Amino acid sequence: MKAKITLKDIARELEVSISTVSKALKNSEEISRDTKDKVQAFAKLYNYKPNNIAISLKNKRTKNIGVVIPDIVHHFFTTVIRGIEKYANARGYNVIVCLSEESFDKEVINMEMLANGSIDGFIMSLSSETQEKSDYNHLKEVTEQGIPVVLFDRITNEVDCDKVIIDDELGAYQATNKFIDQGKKKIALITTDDYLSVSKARTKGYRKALEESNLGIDESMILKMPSMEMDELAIKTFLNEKEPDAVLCVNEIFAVYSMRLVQEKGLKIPEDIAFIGFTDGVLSKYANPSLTVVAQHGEKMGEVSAKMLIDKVESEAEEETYQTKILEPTLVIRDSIAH
Amino acid sequence: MKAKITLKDIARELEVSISTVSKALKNSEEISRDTKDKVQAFAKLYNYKPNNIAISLKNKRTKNIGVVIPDIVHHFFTTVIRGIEKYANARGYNVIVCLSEESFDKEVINMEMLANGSIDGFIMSLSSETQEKSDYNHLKEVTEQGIPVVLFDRITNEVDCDKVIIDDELGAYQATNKFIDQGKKKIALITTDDYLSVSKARTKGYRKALEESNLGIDESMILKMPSMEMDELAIKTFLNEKEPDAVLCVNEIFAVYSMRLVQEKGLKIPEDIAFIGFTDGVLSKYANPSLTVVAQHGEKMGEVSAKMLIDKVESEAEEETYQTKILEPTLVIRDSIAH
DNA sequence: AAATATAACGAAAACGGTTTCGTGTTAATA
DNA sequence: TATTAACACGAAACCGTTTTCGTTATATTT
Repeated sequence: MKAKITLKDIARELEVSISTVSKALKNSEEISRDTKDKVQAFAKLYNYKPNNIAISLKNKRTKNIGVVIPDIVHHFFTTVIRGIEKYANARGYNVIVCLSEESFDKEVINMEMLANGSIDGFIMSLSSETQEKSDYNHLKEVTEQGIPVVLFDRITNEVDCDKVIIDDELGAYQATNKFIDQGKKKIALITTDDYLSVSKARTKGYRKALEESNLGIDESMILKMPSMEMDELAIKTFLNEKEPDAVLCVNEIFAVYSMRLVQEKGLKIPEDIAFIGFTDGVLSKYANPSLTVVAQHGEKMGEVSAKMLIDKVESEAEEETYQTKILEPTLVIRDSIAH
Repeated sequence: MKAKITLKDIARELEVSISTVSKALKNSEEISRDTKDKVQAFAKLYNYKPNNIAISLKNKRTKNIGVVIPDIVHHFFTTVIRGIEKYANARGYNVIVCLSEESFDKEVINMEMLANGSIDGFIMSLSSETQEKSDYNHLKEVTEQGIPVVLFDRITNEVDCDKVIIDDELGAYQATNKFIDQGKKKIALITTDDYLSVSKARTKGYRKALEESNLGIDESMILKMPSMEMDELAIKTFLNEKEPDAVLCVNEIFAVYSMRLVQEKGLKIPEDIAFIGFTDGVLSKYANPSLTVVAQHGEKMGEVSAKMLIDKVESEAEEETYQTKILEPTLVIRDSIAH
């Protein structure tokens, strides 16, 4: 086991000072050609690489970014991470991933762990518990300390920071209009509770489309799941009783599960009943029939978030100006609707 | 913006030395009750938290673990990360995630980035390119430097380190036997190229089961995808020509896609043709019919890997003894086979 | 020859902690 | 009263860098 070599080691071996070694490796003009050659050759031979931690301490820059998300076993978040990771890596940053598991406390603990020097900034999506409690003090504290934060997808307006979202309202609006255009009359919505910022926006878009049409809104055509989990019985009862001819679901799982239920009843998709979901994951692609979805472009979202964060981290100026980027969703047409 | 407070700040304000503050905060016996109270109260008031980087530099311990995986948009890897993250977090460690994207070069670069002090150890799964090239020098260099490595799932025997795998051979063996027990005669295998350690093991288990039965092996019943990507046409042709009555697939996607193909032909699952896949992801659960799979217990694998790594990191002893943990797969029975 | 410029390098501080060792003061002991 | 022990604290080294500011030769200028 050969331990890592340090500047001090090189200095000792070559009988020069540590400062000389440091400068020589940086090709400083101060150092003679001879010495530089000697030092650089030695460093290469022993595969010298500066210690990241020491550099971090010196520069007060870690080149790490902290990503705090509710869950990782969700296609959408996964794609966002991938976008973040790719972009960040290209700019020399590493990504530390922390999971809040939809828990407020874990979110707080994770942020505190990372906020003490481990990272240069945060990219995060709020846990449902945090959104439910509307307690954002942990975020405010961090921003007050001058640590940049980018919020994506599940955001709040109570914190001053950069934000990236997709236009969920528009996505739902377009999806609902698609149904309307295709002559659907009984358009249902299966969603989660409103405290989730995204569900709220999607519900709004759904309502808007219906209000603008001559169909009007039937409140009983909206099914709200109390938790993030799927209540299979609730969906079954709902579909049986309301007999919609089109269903908009706020995620893939609700949609795919619902499709199976109605197929078991002998209904034809999309003739008898059409479906549109949110999130363009594997499920939508490989479902039978394949599911039309409002694609959220998670990877793009990750890239944009990472760019915003790193730009802020690296900007000298202490601008207190924040922006919110709104990405356009796109409807990915598949076989669960007519086309 | 209130900047973080340091020991030095506290020392200045309270007119004591930095050492005294440090000791007081650690409740050292050396320091008087009075001083400790004073310091601790002040620290709490100003929300003092020690700087992680400084501590890392001093201790030569970062409390970070590096996870290098081929891809994150794969259910299996995602669950592994979750297992790692949960376990590591509980022991006070953070997880830095790097994606090799199945590229040898990226794997090398990522490891080099992290190996210079950023992490205490690696947990990784090899990229397909690395397995194809059989070049493991980057791993050997790291282990020679005394940085612990745990390899999971996609491993190699050429590197001395701890390893965690599931018994892929056993999983395939059991799945194939399940088909045999149910009277299936023409059992096909859809897999990827053999350089992937897991595909190889699964193929072996498949062969073993068939050899032990009186069915024997028909090489033409094995379809090997050249890349990781799915060649839809190849599958279609294969299924049409060989007309198997049971298909074992090395992942979910191959299986779900195949199921759709045969359903379009009017075949009944599982009566006419049965399916078993690998990886217990969303796809299997929500496919129609739901897919029987060999569950790989990714989360468990992550936990075990993290435990092995952290135990090694924290053990003083420089034991050069490595173990390979083999996790048992389980067959999750769903509607794609008779039951 | 004296003054000055330049080249090449080293000492030391700094980043923010931890820890060892020393030291001055007071109290207990001989 | 002199010696010792206990107590409470500070100085300084250390982790591995970077960087400023000397400092010493040597070379150039007047």
